[in-house]
Amino acid sequence: MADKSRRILSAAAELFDEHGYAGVTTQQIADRADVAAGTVFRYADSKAELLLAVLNERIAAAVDEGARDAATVPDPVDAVAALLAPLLRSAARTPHDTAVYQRELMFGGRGEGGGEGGSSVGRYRREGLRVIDDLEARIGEIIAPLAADGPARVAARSIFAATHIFLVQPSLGLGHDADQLRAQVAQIVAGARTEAPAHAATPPRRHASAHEGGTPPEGEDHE
Amino acid sequence: MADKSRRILSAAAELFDEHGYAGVTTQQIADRADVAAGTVFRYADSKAELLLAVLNERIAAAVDEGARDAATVPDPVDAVAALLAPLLRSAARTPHDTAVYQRELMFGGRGEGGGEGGSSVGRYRREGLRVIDDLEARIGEIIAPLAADGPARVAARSIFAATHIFLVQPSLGLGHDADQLRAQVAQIVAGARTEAPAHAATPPRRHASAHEGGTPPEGEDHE
DNA sequence: ACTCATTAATGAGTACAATCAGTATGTGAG
DNA sequence: CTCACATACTGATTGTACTCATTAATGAGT
Repeated sequence: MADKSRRILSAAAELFDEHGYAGVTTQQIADRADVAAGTVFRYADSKAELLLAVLNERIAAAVDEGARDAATVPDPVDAVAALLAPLLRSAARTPHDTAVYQRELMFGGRGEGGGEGGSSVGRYRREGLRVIDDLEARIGEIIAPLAADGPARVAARSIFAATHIFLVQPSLGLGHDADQLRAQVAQIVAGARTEAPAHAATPPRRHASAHEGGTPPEGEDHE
Repeated sequence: MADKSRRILSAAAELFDEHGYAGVTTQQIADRADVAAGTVFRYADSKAELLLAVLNERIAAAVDEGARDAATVPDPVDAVAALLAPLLRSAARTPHDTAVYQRELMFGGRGEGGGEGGSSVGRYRREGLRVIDDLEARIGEIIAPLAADGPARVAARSIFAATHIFLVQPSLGLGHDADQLRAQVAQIVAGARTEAPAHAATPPRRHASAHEGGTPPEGEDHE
């Protein structure tokens, strides 16, 4: 029954909003969804996957909204800021669970200890990774006019890294400092500008530390 | 007994090396250290704290070694690479536990869920945070000649963020791609260079998106 | 309608980090 | 030596995410 899935997911969403991820037991979720304890795990591989499922939707929506806003902003740094703004707003609403989301998204909760093998990425984690991949791609597109595709993609990755750390701050006891993130974005964009610019003014200055090898032909770093 | 602490810590170190963090139970650690199960938790607040304690030492040593190497390298990007090299080498040896280390360091495993209360940062987590703070500061120092202190520090933060994501890759199923990290470092350094340079050639170009302003309204973290 | 196979659901059971009431061990005073 | 107290240690117990053998539901073929 697809209805059962809906019940479980919205029970989880409600309870996480009410008490926070750590303050909710899977038993409570099962009770509110009116299913047995074990049934929850037929629809999600773990408690963490439930959080991923719930927040994936919100974050995907936030990214979409941000992308719409960003399209109207000419300055690239401002555009990236506009892209991220809804995401940061959503994160500010539930800082801690957002940090947990980032944790589970990037690390995967489950084992894979000493033994090798089954890097089983749960369904909702995969979905979440797609969302942030999408975010990164959009950042890359914004920067693209300033630099070749390669550098733009590299910069996008750095910007995502900075954003990730930003979102994680609450679990460090620190508050959010959006200005710092913006400064990082501005700097990284400026850096991308200096490399293989597409239309920019700065000429490609030969650099002692220029990485050797053929130009990274494709960032095709698929798994 | 300080000796008991040593026994517990080295039992943990051995077992983590043998079976990986997830493949070890606190009971096993207690057994090998020849103490009761509960005693382990008198010396570390959690299993995660044990990993932090064990890897803090290695990582601090790697950072020290890297700092020594970096001092002899003139080019700043190369210097940052040299600084990070031992750390990356150490991470390559135990990729997964390093990822777990990063997770526990940045997120803290422990609760702080729905309820409020003691954002209790364990002793070894605090220690680890000091280590990475130190790393970030060293990165900042390397960049310092190229930019004012502020921008250098901002860039250092971005570089750490990129490194953090890099170290986390294994838990995503992806392999390490050191070249990508280096490209990010080069770009971020280039970006720092464009901002308020101290001795560099590039003149301090006034930037449309320059942003200082007062302290931000501080996202009130509460859940 | 009746079988039978496949899939879904159940809830008691398991594993394991972490806790805590109880016990041992050490320390100083009389 | 004995008592009173403090501190270290213990291991049975607890809370909870997750599993699994069992039972129920579903539906295709006859």
